[in-house]
Amino acid sequence: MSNSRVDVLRAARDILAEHSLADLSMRRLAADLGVRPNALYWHFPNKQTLLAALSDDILEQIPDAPTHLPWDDRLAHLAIGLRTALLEVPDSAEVVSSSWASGLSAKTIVTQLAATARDGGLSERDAHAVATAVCQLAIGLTIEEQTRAQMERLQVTGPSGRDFTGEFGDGLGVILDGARLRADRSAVTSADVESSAEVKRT
Amino acid sequence: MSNSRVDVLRAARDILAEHSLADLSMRRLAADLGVRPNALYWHFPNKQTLLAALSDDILEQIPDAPTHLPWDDRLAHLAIGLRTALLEVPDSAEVVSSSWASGLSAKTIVTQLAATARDGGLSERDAHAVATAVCQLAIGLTIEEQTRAQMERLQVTGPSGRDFTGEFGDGLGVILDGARLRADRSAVTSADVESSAEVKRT
DNA sequence: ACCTGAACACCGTTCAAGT
DNA sequence: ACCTGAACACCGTTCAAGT
Repeated sequence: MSNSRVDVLRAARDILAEHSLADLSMRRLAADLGVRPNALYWHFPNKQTLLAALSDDILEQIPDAPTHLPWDDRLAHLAIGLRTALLEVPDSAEVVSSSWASGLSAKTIVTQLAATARDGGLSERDAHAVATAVCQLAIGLTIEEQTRAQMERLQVTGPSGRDFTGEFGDGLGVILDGARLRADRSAVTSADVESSAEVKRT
Repeated sequence: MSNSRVDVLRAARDILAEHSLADLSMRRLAADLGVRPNALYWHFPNKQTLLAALSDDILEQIPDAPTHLPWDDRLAHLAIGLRTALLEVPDSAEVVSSSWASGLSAKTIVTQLAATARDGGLSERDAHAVATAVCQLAIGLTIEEQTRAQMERLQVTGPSGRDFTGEFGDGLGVILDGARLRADRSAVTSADVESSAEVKRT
C-alpha cells in the first residue's frame, strides 16, 4: 500500500526511462506512485537530494575492473563502465552532473579511477587529474548525446550524425596516453633515485 | 524606450552576475527590462534559444592565442581563456553545457582548439579528441565550482576546500601530455616514411 | 518593430493535520 | 511510518490584439 524510499527511486528511474528528465517533476512522480506531491517530502528533504540518490543508484551499476588486468586497461574498463551505466538510463548524465555539482552524491567512481591510476605509479595529484578528466569527458559527452536523443524522439531535430562512442574512445585514448607518459616519468624518476635509470630506459 | 535583442542579453547576463541561473526566468528577465514576459518572445522563440545566444556571447570573450607561441602553449592559452571566460560570469558553465547539448550554440572554441592541435601534427581525429577533452574538463569542473559558489553565497554550504584552478591545471596537463605524445608519434611516422627516423629520435 | 492582456497548463515546497 | 488538504509563490508559452 505505502511507498518506501526505494519505490520512489524506482519510479523516478522509470520516468527517465520511459519519458525524460523534463517529465521528472515531483508532481508527476507522486502521481505515478499514487500519492500527493508533498508525500515525497517524507522520504527526501527536496528534489535535489532525490536526484542525488538516483545518481548514486545509477553509478552503482558500474562493475569493478578485473584485477588481473594491467592498470591502464583497468582504467579503460572503468571509464567504459561509467559511460555504459550512463547510457543505460536516458538523461542520467545530466542528473549525475548536477548531483556532483550539488555535492550531495558519492563520486565513488572518481576515487576508484584515481586509485587505479595510482597503481600505475602516478602521484596522488596526477592520478586525481586523470580520474577527473575521464569522468568529465564521459559525463559531458553523454549529456550531449542523451539531449540529442530526446530531441530526436520529440522530432524537434534530425540525427546529429556524430559518433559519440567514437569521440569518447578517442578522448579517452588521449587521456590514457597522458597517464601512461606520466607513469613512465615517475618510473624513471624512481629509478634515478635508485641510480639505475639505464634499466628503465630500454 | 523599447528593448533590442542585445538589451535582453545584457539583462540576462546581469541576472547571472548579480543573482544566479535559478533567478534567470523569463518572467524575472522581463520584469528587469520593464516589459511583460511574453514580450521576450518577439526576440527569441524560446528560453533555450535565448540561453544559447547568451552562451555564445560569453565564449566570444575568449582571446585568440598569440601566434608566435608553439602549438602546445597555444592550446594551453586557449584552454585557460575558456576557463577564464566562464569564471567571469557566475553559472555560465551550466548555461554553456546545456546550450552545447541543445545544439543551438556555436562551439567555435572546439574548432579553434582542434585547429591548434592539428598545427602540432595531430590527425583530425586526435585533434578533435584533444579539443573535446579540454572543453569538457573546463566546463565540467567550472559547473562544480560555480554551483558550490552559489551554495556558499546562500549559506547552504561551507567552503568546499577544493582548489579548482589547480585541478583544472593538472587535468589540462595530462591531456596536453597525451596530445604531445601523439604529436611525437605522428612525427616519427612521417619520418619513417622519409626513411630518416634517426634524426627525430634524438 | 515592439509590446500588452488574458489565459493555459504547469512547477517545488511548507505546514498542520490525519491514520 | 506514511499520507492528505490547502495553500504560497512561482514557472514557460501561446494567441490575438494594440501602437
